[in-house]
Amino acid sequence: MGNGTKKVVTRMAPSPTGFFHLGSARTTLFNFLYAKHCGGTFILRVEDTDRERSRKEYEESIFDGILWMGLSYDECYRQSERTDIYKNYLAKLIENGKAYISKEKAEEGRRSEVIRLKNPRQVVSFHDEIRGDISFDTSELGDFVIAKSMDEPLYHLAVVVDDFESGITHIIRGEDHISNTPRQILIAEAIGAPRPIYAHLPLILASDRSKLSKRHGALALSEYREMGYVPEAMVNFLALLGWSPQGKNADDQEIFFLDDLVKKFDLDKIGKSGAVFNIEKLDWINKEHLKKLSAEKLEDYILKALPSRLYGLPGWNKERFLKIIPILTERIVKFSDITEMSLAGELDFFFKTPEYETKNLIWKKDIGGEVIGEASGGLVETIKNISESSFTRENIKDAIMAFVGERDRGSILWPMRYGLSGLIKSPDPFVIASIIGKEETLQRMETVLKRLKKN
RNA sequence: GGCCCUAUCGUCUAUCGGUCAGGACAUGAGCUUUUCAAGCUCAGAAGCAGGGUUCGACUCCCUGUAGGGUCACCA
Repeated sequence: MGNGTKKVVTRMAPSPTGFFHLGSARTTLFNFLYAKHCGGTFILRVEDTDRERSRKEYEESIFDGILWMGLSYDECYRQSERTDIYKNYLAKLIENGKAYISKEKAEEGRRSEVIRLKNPRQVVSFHDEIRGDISFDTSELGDFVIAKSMDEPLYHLAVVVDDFESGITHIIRGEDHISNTPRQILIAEAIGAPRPIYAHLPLILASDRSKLSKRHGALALSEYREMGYVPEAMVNFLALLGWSPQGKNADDQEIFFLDDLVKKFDLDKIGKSGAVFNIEKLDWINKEHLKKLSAEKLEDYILKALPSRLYGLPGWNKERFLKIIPILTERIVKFSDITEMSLAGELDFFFKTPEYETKNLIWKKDIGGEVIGEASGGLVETIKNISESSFTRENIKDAIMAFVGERDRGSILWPMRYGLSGLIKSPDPFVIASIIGKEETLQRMETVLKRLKKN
């Protein structure tokens, strides 16, 4: 497990200065997966040292996001609650000459006094589990500022102190932190902290291959939730962005649940290059997870996605709702699709008599409507002969197909389907009939008969 | 611009010197068929360029090119 006998401790350290986005979600996931894979500990640390920019609602979005994904942390704390700790380290640093209080030129918005680290100005080399050896010449950094005052530590100092205090063994974070690493190593050495293992993740990219950002329409994790993606899919998708379970004995598995991931996840299978966020793949993964959802969950999701307007329609009832679930599930990729279908009026016919144009009732190959004209009476009779109790999709289909016999199927089935749904595109007539029930099917078919006669 | 990182189908990726370069998404075609959806089958699609090293490079090294990241008294 990479670290000998030492228990693995990872952490996710988001700052509540913006919504919890995909990149943060994935970093959280990876830290969680690695810790759990190794039987270790995962810590959540809220980096809110910038008091002006930190906001409660952003912090909420972090907690919500983690919870939604089904992840959990073993410990959690805020940097804003730990000012004394940083202060102690600062004092020690100054005391032994590793840092000093620096007088600054008075400029607008700047302190006249800050605390700087005394930079030994050497080349710092470190090993990255994903990228190999990396080295930086830190002399360019100069004596950088580590705190605005004794009570106002800056990012790098707080990070290093907390990682040390929490006994973090593995720092797994985005590639955009590579250039922060030498600075943090310098501070770690100054406070006498051991060097953790670093693993810098490839970035999640927008379609133009630049870092995914708000500018590129990057969304908060919560927005995917609102669109009706299920957390299982999101976790699955995010895991596959930069990580691959495949190896020498690849088995081509693409669909994973969290516990599979915990089992299979490891740092050595993380890629180096940035991964473009591809929503089509997310859609597919979501669809796959939809199929694996329990009946209760599915019911709950779909009920929430249906506009309440539908509840008021004459045919609305729980039984009928349960019956349309499989049909809906088959036709959507995410739950907001249901809302859209409903808005487009594609769902109403399940709960009320449809309106439609008589001229569409006749199948294109049934010239003059001769076939359906001849058969319509028998069709209705056939439906009547199916007993109420056996009014299932299969039975209806068998009966009607038997009736159709040598006749042209389309000429019979199209009018039936169109008459039942009022839509050019819809599920097949047998399911519709089974859902709306015998009585209503008959009613709608009578209407079809009438209209055909008039025609 | 300095520093750092990266480079296999359109996208996510497998390959840890010898493969017909594999899989998935997407795409196209076909099957099924009463429409749609779903499903099934098949197809097209890749090693950035140039040098090395080697019997042999996608794989190792160098250079170039391209892309990205980062350069705060933000995190």
